[in-house]
Amino acid sequence: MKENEILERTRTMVIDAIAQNMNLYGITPSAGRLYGLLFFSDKPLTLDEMKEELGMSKTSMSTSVRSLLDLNMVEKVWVKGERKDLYTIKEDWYQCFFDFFTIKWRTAITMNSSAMEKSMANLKELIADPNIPEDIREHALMDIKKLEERIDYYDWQNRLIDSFETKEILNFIPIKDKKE
Amino acid sequence: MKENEILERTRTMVIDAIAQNMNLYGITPSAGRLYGLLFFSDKPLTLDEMKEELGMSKTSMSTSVRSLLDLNMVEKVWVKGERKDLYTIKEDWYQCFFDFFTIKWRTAITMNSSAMEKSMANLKELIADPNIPEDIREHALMDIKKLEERIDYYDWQNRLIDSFETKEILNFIPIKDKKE
DNA sequence: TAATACGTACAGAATTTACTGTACAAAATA
DNA sequence: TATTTTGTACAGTAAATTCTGTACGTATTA
Repeated sequence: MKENEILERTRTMVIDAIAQNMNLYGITPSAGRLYGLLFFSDKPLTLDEMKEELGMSKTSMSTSVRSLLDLNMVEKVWVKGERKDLYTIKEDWYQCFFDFFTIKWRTAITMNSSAMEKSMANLKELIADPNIPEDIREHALMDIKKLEERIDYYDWQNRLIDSFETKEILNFIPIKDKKE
Repeated sequence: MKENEILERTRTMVIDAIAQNMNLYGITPSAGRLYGLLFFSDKPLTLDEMKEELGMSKTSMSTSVRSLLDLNMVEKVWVKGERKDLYTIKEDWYQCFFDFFTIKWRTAITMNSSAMEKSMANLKELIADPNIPEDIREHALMDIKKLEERIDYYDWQNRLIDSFETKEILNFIPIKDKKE
């Protein structure tokens, strides 16, 4: 049937585009495709349905779904009388975007920051010693300066992510009203 | 010498942390390390110096530098009397962060958006035909709705990135004053 | 103009990442 | 309790990415 063909074709096109996009989020291509599939699905899917639909192994579906769950992009839903696990896409794109930064970026920034704090403590301890060679002191002071700047920058990023987490960013960049 | 050891050790620690962090930007681990190296270097480096410092091939250095250049994280500098190309890190972290979204995210979003616009046009053309089956029409209308929502979301992301590009975001999340 | 130096394209090697199939633990059914 | 079903751990395989060395075009020096 001609019309179904068109529907199918347009979906595939969009799914490809979404999958492409997902690498921004550090997501594997097949998890990206899965996400696209869930985007269009009007009902939650089981691992077996995904496997069927994408022609991949069930194990792959399991790991892909897990990676999407980790990013809060997908959720498990419970349906009465259904024994299998069911998964559906999280419809709130904005929340999803915010969660991404709260989960991935925040973690990375925190780790980075604390490594730098620790290093800075070492350096400060070093220069506390009054009889270290002058060149060493200078070197240490320069590194401390660099680390301080970088830590300030991470602090800024953290404040930005705070505004995502609290959704205060929406006061600054509002979601446009739906035309009813 | 003991003190130099400490300086070196703290640097290595920070470089590792930075390299780790860089995968948020979709950057290869060795390009991440290179970035860390440049972070501490007090002078611009040549490809040969990088190669020396990281113990890698010159070709790798060339491609890593290029990927960092593409993201505006590094710049080529000209030094009088120096025949080789010299590269240095871009010191303005904020600009660098903004550029990342302007370059990578904007591109991805635009591609995604236009794929969706195109698909939507197809679907609208489909439902314009008065004698298509009812189930097909419903299906198409549902897809159109989903695409519209998603396009609105991309519009929001674009406005956010606009505020990065124009730095207006700094009115909302300000950079804290330096303590002098 | 000839000779040397520099950076990168390209192809192949090495490493990493992604995928599959089997096996098994946990849970549901009979 | 025995049987079946479901999801995932794990190990091996396939695929993709990253890295290296050679070769070569371009630019600089002699």
